[in-house]
Amino acid sequence: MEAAILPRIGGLRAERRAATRDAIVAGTLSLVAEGGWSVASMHDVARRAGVATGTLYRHFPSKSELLAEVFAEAAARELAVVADIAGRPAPGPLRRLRAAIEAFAHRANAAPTLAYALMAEPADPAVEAARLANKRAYAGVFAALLEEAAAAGEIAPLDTGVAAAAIVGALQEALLGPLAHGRAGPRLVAELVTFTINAVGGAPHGHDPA
Amino acid sequence: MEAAILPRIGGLRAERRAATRDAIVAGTLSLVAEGGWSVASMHDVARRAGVATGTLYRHFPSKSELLAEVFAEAAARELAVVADIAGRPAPGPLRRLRAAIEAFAHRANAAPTLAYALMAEPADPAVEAARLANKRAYAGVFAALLEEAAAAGEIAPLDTGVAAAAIVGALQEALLGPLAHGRAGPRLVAELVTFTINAVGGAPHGHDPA
DNA sequence: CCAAACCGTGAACCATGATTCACTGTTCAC
DNA sequence: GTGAACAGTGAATCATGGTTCACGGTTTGG
Repeated sequence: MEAAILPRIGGLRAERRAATRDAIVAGTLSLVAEGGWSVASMHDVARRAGVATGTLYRHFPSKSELLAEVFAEAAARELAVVADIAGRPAPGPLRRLRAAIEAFAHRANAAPTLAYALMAEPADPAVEAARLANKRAYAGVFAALLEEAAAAGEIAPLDTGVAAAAIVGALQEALLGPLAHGRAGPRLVAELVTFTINAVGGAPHGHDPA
Repeated sequence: MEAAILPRIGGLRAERRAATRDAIVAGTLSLVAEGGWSVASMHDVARRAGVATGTLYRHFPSKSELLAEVFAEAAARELAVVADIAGRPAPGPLRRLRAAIEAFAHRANAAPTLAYALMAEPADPAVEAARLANKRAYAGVFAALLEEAAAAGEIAPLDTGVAAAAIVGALQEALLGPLAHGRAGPRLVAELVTFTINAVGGAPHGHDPA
């Protein structure tokens, strides 16, 4: 749809090639979002993308690389949402931390299977590596917020690297259980926010300067 | 060694059978402790245990069940250490929480590969299920401590289930990174203790009643 | 002492699923 | 217009590693 409107870059062939590649990535992602990595056999991926299995290998050297790219794309999208909220100029670092946590939980809630696939489902080593990088990126976002908060005197100084990693782990672990069955309700999210803010030494209910 | 000293239960045959089974479990565990689940092929497991591959199937119906049992045994051992410390009558719930965290970190430090295998390495679904149960067990231990602490007035009331799960996740995530390369030093552990105690609303440095 | 039951063996077997490749139709460069 | 280059095909191929099984040797119960 969009490819047809955009001006052609590099001729018909390149355009179609790119479209096929996109279809493969999109198809794989939709499959993973429905059933996780375990259902993503090359055969089924090809069927979902509407191409033959051989075509997959015209665009990706191996299954590992295909899955890694799919992961990277999906994970980056999720991260961008949280990072955007965290980076937005707002009342204060801790407020943004709270908002970031809420956004993270909200997104996981909206797509539980995908969230599980991105966060914890056993996967190909290449995906695992990308997952590690993704976690580090989240930790980086949180660490930046904590530095800011410390600089602003909202919290006492602390090892932001450790705290950020711990926050990432806490969020994941606390969310995965509830997500497996029902949903993560607002109460759970509130509890997590309090847990996190407390953990870094912030005022439990956030001093309202207003 | 021990089997030879213990009084025979059920005749020579049963004794040898049990010994073989133990050798299989122990061999698998040693292999996993060295290289994680990924190196535990049935062929190599058999070699390590000093038996033929077919023998494995005289004692376990499938690889899944063997690995699940090995996981359960190792994980239970680790849990027992932490649970013991947590349950030991001591100065106060938060003190025991601190001790439990330190013990957890210490053990992970002593056997990083095994810790990774138990906590996070992608594994067979059966192992994954056992891992989930193990995490819940840890969470149970922490939750009990938190209830006690709340009852004793050391912390404000909170959803102990959520907090306990978050603690488990925080510990794992914060430890896994450092463990991958060097070690988790005492500074990291101290940081984690502070993080956790803060998170549940305890006094940062623990009021010393003594 | 004997036969039944059973443990251990390890090479052969199989299932799964990733990867290849000879072939067809289309696009590009000249 | 024409040949080279290339996207797409999908059935066949291959690799990996879990699982089976026919075959001795040993223990057991009578």
